[in-house]
Amino acid sequence: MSFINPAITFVLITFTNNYMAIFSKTCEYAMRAVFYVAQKSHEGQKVGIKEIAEQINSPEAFLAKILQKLSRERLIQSVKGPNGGFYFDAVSLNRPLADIVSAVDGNEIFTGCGLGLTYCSESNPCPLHDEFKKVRNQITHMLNHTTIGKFNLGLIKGKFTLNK
Amino acid sequence: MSFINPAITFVLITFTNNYMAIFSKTCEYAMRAVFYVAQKSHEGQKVGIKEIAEQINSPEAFLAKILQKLSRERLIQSVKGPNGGFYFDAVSLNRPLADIVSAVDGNEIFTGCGLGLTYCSESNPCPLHDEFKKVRNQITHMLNHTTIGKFNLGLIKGKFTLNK
DNA sequence: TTAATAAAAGACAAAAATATCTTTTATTAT
DNA sequence: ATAATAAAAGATATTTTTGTCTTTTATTAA
Repeated sequence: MSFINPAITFVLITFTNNYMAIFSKTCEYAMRAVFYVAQKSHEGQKVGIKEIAEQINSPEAFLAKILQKLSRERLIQSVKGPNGGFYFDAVSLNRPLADIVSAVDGNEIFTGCGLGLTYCSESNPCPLHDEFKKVRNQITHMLNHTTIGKFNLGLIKGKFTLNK
Repeated sequence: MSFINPAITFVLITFTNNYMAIFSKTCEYAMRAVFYVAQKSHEGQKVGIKEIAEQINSPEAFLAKILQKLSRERLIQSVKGPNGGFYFDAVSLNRPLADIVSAVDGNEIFTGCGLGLTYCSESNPCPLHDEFKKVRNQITHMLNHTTIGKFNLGLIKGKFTLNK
């Protein structure tokens, strides 16, 4: 004998807040994975997708797609078969994180207008132009000066987290 | 007598780049609209959704939803009926743009971890923590120090764009 | 007090991002 | 050579974001 009391019925809100971070989930997973693999590479090990996904807390199959893309663009190294997995060679370890971000999220974050205007420029600025430029520059600087292998020691020493 | 030459058949790429800007489209439209309405309010005018959408180059019905939300949260003023429309009162004109952004996109951009980690903090930082904090602070500063009415004169003088 | 106007609300649709599952290909240890 | 392993590729499903259309409600000018 169950029933719904109309007096306390809840209403579904149609306009829920977006949940917007700076980077897409794809990009977040990519960056976490890259730092994890780099640290293992520093220790001379290859890592399988399963371990990576577990350690950085990401959906395995989805992360696989992301790493496939990075692999196709030669940003990460991989070998199939037993004892295979993902790793970075010395050259790749020195690549900036910016390469990962643009491979996955595109260049919008480095070049785009804060208000989403196509024709926004120095000579035809949007209201936020000057202030937003500072933000963009800071992001660009951060991503260009962070190499993939930069945090290896800190990660090995347990100074940093990549999980949850 | 048409046919497909298998030697030059194209392949559909499955993994297309995300197109990620800092703010969601919703938020971009919101900010552009707010600046447009503010400028009109400065001139003592109310504006209808149709004009706003045209002037800031956004889908009308979608923008309507966004402004409805802002209106419900008392961030923008509106009146129905003839000569009705949207406007800002003096108090609202002094509100920071941050209020608009968080109403629409949430607080992730002000507080979130760059790598998307829930437990990232000063005592348990992700590798990007310190650098990302600077970015977040810059964004927060920009949005807190930009009032909704800040660019009215510049917009009236045609110094800034909001279109395309 | 009525017709016209314009926002609010509700329902729905399309596109993009995120996620999963299955099959194929390459590698290696046996 | 063969079986086992692990990434690559393909296909499909789900969720979120973005976008549209219709109906309702409030306001105002006539």
